[in-house]
Amino acid sequence: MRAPYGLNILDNCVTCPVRGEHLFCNLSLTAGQRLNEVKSTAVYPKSAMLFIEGQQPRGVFVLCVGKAKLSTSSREGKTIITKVSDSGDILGLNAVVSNRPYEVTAEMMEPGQANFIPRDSFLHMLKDFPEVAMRVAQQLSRNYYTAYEEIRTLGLAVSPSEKFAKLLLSWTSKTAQDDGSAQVKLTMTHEEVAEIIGTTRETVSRLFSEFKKKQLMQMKGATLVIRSRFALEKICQS
Amino acid sequence: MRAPYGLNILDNCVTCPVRGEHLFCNLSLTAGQRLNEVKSTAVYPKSAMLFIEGQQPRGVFVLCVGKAKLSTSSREGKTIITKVSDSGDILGLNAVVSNRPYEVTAEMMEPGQANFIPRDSFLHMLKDFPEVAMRVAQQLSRNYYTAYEEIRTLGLAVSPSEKFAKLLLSWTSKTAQDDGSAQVKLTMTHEEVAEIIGTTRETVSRLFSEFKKKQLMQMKGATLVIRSRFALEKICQS
DNA sequence: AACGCTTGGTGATCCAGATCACGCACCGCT
DNA sequence: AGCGGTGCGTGATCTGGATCACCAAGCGTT
Repeated sequence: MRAPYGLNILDNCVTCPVRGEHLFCNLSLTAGQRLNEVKSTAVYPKSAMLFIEGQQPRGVFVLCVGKAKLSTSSREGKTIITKVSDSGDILGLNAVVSNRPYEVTAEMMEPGQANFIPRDSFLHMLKDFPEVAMRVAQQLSRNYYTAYEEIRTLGLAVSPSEKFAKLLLSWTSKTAQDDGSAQVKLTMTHEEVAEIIGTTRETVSRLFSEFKKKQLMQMKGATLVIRSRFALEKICQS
Repeated sequence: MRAPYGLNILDNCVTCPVRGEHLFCNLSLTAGQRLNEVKSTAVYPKSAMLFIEGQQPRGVFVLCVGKAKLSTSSREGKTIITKVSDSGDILGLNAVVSNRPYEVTAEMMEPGQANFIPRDSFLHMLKDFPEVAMRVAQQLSRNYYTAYEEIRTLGLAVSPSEKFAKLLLSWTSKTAQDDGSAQVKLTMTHEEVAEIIGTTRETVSRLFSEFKKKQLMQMKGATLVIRSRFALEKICQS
């Protein structure tokens, strides 16, 4: 099964901007071949669920095109978004390696495409190719760092303003200019932003107003413009 | 260098209650020998710091005797305790594997003893022994799950009462009786409890009073007695 | 045009928990 | 005994953000 656009894991590696850093880039020839044998590619519409929190792990997904949000919910329906993944990210790795249920729900935020590697094939690869096991260990420890950063944010940064400022900074870290300005397309609703920083939609609305009034940011259509990242950094002192 | 009590990693494995589950238990003979060559053992007094948040990773520590608290602080001095480790736990693993600074501070809560494996030796072991790399990957993914649980608690469980109830349950999960009762020695100050559940000392004091009044728990000297875990579970609905 | 639906803005109210400010008990010390 | 240090209990006060309750704007559908 071959997806449109002619993309697959290896092709993607050649073209992707962070080439070489990804889990499956620059593998030995035999490992690469093996990978191509066991993977399958599929396209997903917006709002498609790659997997759902609590399900037994079927395998890992390598996101090729599109963004996906990872979220957890409590029984009462409160939801937090723990990460927004985009192309190149590996989803479901922890669940597969430790053979526990998926700890998050992965939902496409826009139409996209992902490679799937079934659990058993993946675990066999780990055994057969030490290089893969090593990469996986490193990827897991990166995931851990991300999770830890999240803990710091949730546990230490008290006010919604701080968390909001942090979020804006993380969004604009890639497009930042030397003078501290930056801009980024806003693709989320206020509701989703609220689920990321752990507050309510109303508060997010007010934060947008407040930050605009304080000249920390402005909107040009759907594009968010930051005047000075420095000012934002002063707000989040954790 | 040989520590008192005649304990080392391998000895410990033979006697420790969760034998076989630990990172370095039941390794092949050669891997075990290698481990014994590169490790060194040291004793630590109460309040000793094994390593401090932000330091470059020197190596991993395997806690043999005593408890250690892992914590992170913000610049303003707010501190959260993310985990209380006890014997058998591996500390500093993530930092060493990913070669990033230690993400937490590890401080002994009581006098104890730990084995140390220098960074380079450890990474060589990972390369030379696929079995070790596999174990490490699994350990990392367990760490990740723990971190994720923490995120859920911080992000979803709103009230201090909920978090406090969760904490009590986690403390007593090992000594729980069939009828739901349990007891555990309380070794922390209210201040430390506050740093775990992310609130203030005063609130923790009031929670203790409140839970006692509601017959959820009682103190017998330094021992905490739970009447019914079931009642606590009803409180934390996340 | 009229509708349903999602998303965003904003005022009014309320309350849990942070903060401040004590006093008290306990323990090791000289 | 007297003293300082640490940990605990509790009242009084204050406030940030959740909650509730609307309304308005945009947009696809019929």
